[in-house]
Amino acid sequence: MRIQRRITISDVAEAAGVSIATVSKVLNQGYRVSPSTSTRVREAVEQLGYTSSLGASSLRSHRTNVIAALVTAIEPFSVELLKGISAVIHDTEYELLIYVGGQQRSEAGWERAYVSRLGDTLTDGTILVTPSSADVASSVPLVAVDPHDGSAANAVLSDNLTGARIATDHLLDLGHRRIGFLSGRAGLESARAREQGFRSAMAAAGAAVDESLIGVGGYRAKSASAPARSLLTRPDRPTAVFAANDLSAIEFVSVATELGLRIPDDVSLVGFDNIPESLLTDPPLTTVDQSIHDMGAAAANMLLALIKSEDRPPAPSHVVLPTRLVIRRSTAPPPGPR
Amino acid sequence: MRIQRRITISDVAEAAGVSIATVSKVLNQGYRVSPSTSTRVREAVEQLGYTSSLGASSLRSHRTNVIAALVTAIEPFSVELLKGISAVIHDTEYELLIYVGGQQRSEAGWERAYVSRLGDTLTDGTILVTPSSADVASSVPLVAVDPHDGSAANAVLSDNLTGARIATDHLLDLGHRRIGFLSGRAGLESARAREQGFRSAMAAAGAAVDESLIGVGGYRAKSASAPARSLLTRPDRPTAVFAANDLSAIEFVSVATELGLRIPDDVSLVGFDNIPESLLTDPPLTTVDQSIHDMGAAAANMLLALIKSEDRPPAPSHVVLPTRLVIRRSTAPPPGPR
DNA sequence: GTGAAAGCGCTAACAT
DNA sequence: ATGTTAGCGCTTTCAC
Repeated sequence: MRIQRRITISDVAEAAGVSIATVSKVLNQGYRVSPSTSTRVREAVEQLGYTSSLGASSLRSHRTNVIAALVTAIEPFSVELLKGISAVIHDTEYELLIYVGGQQRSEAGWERAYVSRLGDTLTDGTILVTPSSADVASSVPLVAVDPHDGSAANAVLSDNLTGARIATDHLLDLGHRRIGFLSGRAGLESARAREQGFRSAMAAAGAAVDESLIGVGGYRAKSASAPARSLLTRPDRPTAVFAANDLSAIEFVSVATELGLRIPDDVSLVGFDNIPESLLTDPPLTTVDQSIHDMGAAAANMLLALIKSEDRPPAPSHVVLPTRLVIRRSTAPPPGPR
Repeated sequence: MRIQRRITISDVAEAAGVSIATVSKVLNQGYRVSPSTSTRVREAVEQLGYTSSLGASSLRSHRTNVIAALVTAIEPFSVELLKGISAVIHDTEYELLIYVGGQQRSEAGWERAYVSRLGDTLTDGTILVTPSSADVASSVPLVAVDPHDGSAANAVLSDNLTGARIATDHLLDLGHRRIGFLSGRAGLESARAREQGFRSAMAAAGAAVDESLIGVGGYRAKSASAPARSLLTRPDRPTAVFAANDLSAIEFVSVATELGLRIPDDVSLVGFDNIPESLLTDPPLTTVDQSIHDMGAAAANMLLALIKSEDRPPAPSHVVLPTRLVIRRSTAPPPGPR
């Protein structure tokens, strides 16, 4: 590494014996420049190792060929999503910039600040990953993935409703009727949809929902622990439980094991998300897969389309991706009468 | 999402009834501004939701509080590294920008272009992840992680040589003598070191290396597939294989499974890297941990130190992180005579 | 304490 | 076909 002054367009211009405007023309459009000049400029560029500054050029041109993804952290969900995004971006003229927002970043609304900081002058469009709100003003197109509320104009979601329904149906098909539910985090759109899916599947099957069998799992291991325990220790415990996400399902497994209960012999369990860890429990979890990779790809495609049609903003659109049941070994028919 | 004109410093100035210079002062240093003006400006900022444009401000100030990480792709190694980097960055005043270089990007030298594109005007320093060459001119400090050649002035490496040696020793200790090797990508420093470690451990144990048992795995699943198959289908297949990274080891597992071969009963396997996925194979992989997370943290700390001491550039430094063997279930003594 | 003005590196009219 | 000029949004002297 050598620290040195930045090579600017002026250096190139001087080396090639032309004006900076000519250099810019050669680099950007290329036309209206004589072949010989063009060659001379390109040689100078090559020799000096010049690349235009993204900050400076975008400031002026309002076109960057860069799209940004805003994430709060590098964790399994965002990583999988980024893979999907980058797979799409890779086949285009665009490049991907990932901005990792410091965790708490003035709590909610962090996305607004970052969109503003990067938008317009550095990127042509932005993908917000699980924003607390997608209701953000921006001078560039925005797409939200799995926003916490329903506010997003352009968003990619997964079909939580149907996913929850097929998970519940699976339990129902196995013969379960007394089914418990570990709900998600209150206030989140996905939590609402998953609970609704559970209830509607139960209703369609004519199975009554025992409200005392509904616990608030909160999507996290810690918050799911107590409700899991109370579900498992009651004398008339459910024969099956549907957990609103894998993290709480995994906690449910721990609690059951600790209590000496076997899954699925004593109680069946279905999770949601199909995170890699769901394979590692004993037994591996039956769960609902939401194809995070595809969500990323869909978001990238949507954003690209938005950018392309900049002038006439197309109608706000929601893409809802399908979910599917992954049957592993945590579900079985209900135990016979004890 | 609402598309709207960008809120600029002028909008704030107008709303607060001051000049843009005053707004800038309030936002940047704060001193030499009357409290009442300051309050008025802050209110306007708040109300309009203004955040300065990174592109514009850095162009002028040459200070951004942003550090960049340049990666070629979102894959397990870079993800783990990014986690380590972001853990360090998170506790500082800096923010993390990740630039994902389109794969082939004019092959080698992609890092030069990106450093130039972002450096100076957008970031205060850059971390290059597995660059093909770290011999890049830059106007900002640079740190390379696992550079492909030995060129880097400031670099973080892991002790590939020792790691490969202990992996091979483990196989040797179990009683294996006929050991195959799936090498890394030709030309990379790490690949060379790992192969050398393998060979030197074999030599030290007086075990002959059968050159026909050496395949080029290339560090990727796709490229490792054919050599893995040819190793496994030969009549005198090795009793153990050392794969130069986990990605190729995982592919080796797939191929073995497909061929109806059991690991470690039919053939033992050691990987390298200890990526999270190495836990998910059946059986979980014995592998060499190079603490990728720590490498990221070390790189971030090194870069921060470089930035701090900008004026008197400190001596180039190499940090070499230790490796250690993680024994899981893919290795066992060789099968008895068939 | 505040504003006017210069200029960071670059692109896009507009001249020539 | 090439150069001159204005200005993107911002920070930073430098006057007042």
